[in-house]
Amino acid sequence: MTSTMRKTVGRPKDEGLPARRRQEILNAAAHFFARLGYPNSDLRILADELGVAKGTLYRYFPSKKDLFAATVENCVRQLKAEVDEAVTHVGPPLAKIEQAVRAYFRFFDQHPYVVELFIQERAEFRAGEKQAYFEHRRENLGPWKELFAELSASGKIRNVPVDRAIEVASNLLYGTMFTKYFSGQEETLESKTNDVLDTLFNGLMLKEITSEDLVVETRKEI
Amino acid sequence: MTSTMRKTVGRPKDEGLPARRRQEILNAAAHFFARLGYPNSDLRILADELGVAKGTLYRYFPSKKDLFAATVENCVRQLKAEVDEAVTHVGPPLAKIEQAVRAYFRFFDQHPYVVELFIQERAEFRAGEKQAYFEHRRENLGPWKELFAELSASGKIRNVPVDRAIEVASNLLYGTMFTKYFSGQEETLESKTNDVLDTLFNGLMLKEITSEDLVVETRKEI
Amino acid sequence: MTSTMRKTVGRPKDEGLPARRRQEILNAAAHFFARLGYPNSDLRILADELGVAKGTLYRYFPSKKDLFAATVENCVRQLKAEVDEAVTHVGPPLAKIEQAVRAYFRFFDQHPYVVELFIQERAEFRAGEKQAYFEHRRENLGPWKELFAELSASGKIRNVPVDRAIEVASNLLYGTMFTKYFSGQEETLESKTNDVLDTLFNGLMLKEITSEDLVVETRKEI
Amino acid sequence: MTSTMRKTVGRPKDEGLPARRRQEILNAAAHFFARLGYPNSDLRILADELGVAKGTLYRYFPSKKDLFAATVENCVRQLKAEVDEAVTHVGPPLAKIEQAVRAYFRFFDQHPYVVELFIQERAEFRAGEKQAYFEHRRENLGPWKELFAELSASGKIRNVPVDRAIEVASNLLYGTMFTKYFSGQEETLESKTNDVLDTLFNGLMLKEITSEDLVVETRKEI
DNA sequence: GATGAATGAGGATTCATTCAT
DNA sequence: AATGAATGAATCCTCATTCAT
Repeated sequence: MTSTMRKTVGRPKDEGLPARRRQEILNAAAHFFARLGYPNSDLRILADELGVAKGTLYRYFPSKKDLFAATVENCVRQLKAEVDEAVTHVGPPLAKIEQAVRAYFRFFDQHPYVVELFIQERAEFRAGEKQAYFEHRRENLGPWKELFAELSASGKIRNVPVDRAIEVASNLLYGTMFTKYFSGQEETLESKTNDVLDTLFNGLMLKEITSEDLVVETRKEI
Repeated sequence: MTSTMRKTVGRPKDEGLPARRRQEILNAAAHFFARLGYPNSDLRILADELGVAKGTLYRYFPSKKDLFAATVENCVRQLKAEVDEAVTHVGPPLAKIEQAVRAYFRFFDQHPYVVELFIQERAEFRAGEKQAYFEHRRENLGPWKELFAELSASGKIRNVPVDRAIEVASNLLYGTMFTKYFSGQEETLESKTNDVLDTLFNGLMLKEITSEDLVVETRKEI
Repeated sequence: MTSTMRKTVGRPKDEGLPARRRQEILNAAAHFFARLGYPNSDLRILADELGVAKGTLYRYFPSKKDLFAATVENCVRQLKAEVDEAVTHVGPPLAKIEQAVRAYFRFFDQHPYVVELFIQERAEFRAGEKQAYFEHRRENLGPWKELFAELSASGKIRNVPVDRAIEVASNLLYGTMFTKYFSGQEETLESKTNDVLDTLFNGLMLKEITSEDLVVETRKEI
Repeated sequence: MTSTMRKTVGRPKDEGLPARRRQEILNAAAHFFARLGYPNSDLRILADELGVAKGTLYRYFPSKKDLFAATVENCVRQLKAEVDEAVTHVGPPLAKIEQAVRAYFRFFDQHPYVVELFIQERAEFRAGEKQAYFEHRRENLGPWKELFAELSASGKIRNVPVDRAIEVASNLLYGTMFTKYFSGQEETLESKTNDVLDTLFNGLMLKEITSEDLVVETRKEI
């Protein structure tokens, strides 16, 4: 067979085309899935909007589910890229934190549909499968751990376990972001940056609250 | 022998039956929807588990969507009841906050499937429709506003706008709760109560951080 | 739940209906699959012809494949019933064979579509899955073995291994039946009964042919 | 420089190439269709296995159906060639028959996938279209008719109509071959040659069976 | 009131075929 | 001539909802 059949003749392959087309699909899919929700998304509509046929989508992604996963993945990569970029040339640790928070919030202000994708991902694929966002969070923990450890060592922050501090901070960001979209608040996330950082760094209290100030019967657990 | 006279003839109607059956359905539906996710929930299965025919569900709820909405509503009511109960007999404001947080966390530790419902609700009914959880949050704002205003007036907390303080606190709780379920953490929410309250009240910093400590180019926005 | 929900109220079940409906579907499906071939059979069409909705078919059979398997199974059962019936009250062994062959051929004359089903079954489900017809053949071997053994013992047939004799006879019947449908012959199978039996019983030769009459170089193998 | 003059200029066309490639495709297609069944055969896979693009297949055959028909046709031609070859130098009529049967069986032992193709052909193209195998059978009837007539004239075989004798013989061969593949028997077809010939020539009975030996009520039909 | 059989719209996926390069 | 990206018709199956009993 091989002797008579040649591989090099015929229409030459456009090497870049598949990658470009793939990216186009991912971009359109992000808005599309966010707009309709995963289960209500008919790929025929997405194909129409892209000006291609349904079959073409299946050339690039083996199934609706795979397309969705790739779409979320793509967004998470963008988020990471923007936060990394914002932090790269910033030296002081606290400023680094501030810039990261600001970039994080700005990303969701500019790409609000991404929140929708996170919700959809969680809603559809809760069992077993990993959530792209939390995968990302885990993978990017390292540098922040170092940063907080440094702050702790230099006496800048109170003596709280580093992991706990990061976790509380992450949850605050995440909760703020999610809440905004769940509850339909109008103001931008970025505008909340200072309040969030202020609470995070300084707390709500004027003077430190200790167990003494709380009710008695729960004291033992604290 | 008018129709109104018949009321007392024959087997007396069990006035409470419909209400009880309704409640049974809601209880089963909560676990059911949480387990399978809204779009994957086949009402035939739910009916089977209830030992009831599918048609019966439609006697109590006009549609799958309505059943789901009522289910979430029901859970939110339970959450409110438990938090209110936990706070009722507590006097000191800070203790009140602590007890509320603890009850809130305990509720989700005991009824983790409710988180799933919130996610499903948001995922399916994002357009236009109100989210039961955030409806509840809005409706229950009043007493907390008073509490925080009181704390502020009595010089207990820093001079932060009351609404902002409540919002940040709410988001932290909400984000903590959500994150736990999204990321599959093992430890109970209740065990995080102290960390959360500590951060909320005292912040992360030893000494107060001001704008001076942050990077320059973002100052104008603060 | 059980206490308030009763199983005995509501529309009473028509016990016989499901079985009747099932049989109706199987009858229609036999002609349908035979007419169009398994892969070209759209269950929507079958449903239309039956005057029911597609979903109804799926109430009775979990998938197209299952419906098809049940259809073939049903036909094989009918074939067996007719052959058994034809043989029941016949005593003499040779007459028994004759009647069986005749009934077998008559069945396919009257239900020619069944051949089509056998072909379709084999064509679609060749790997692994059992063929209903050959399952049937295996299961019904016993009585025929006894019959042939009896004939052999009473010196009625030449000294040929019983299994082989039955196999050759079966193959002749099967080949005759199949060939008729593959090649589109017009005459009935039943009209071939005597030729088939004559050849089977008496062979084609006037005097017995032995190895001596055949070519030399293949002798060793005989 | 007319177009006709160019014939001798430049690289000479490989006249045989298209024919060879066509044959390569047919060979691969035979195994391919037999392996997957006609409807499950994706031409992309066949093209891949051939190391060729899908479009190329369409240069050689106008449609999937045509490719399949040509594939079967090709196999039938090979069968005929082998049987003819086996018989060519054999003189005695009975030996000729034996050799033909042996070659026929050997062919299917060596090319079992061909049986699959016959089944597929019949399963897919039952309406109207001719079956390649039976076309072949019809076309090759002539010489065998002569052979049987000769045997009959020389008193070698019983006084059975020649056409009938051939038909019964063909059906036995065909049924034996098909049955083997349908029922998954392990032993080779060639090993059955003697049993088949023995039954065909000598029948199963020791002494001739006549209508007298069969049941009464069917006598009139015989 | 309850039942559960019936409905049929809806959507994911496949793959023969076309055609620009 | 060969290629392989693109097409879109075709079809299986699910399940919310209805309604006769």
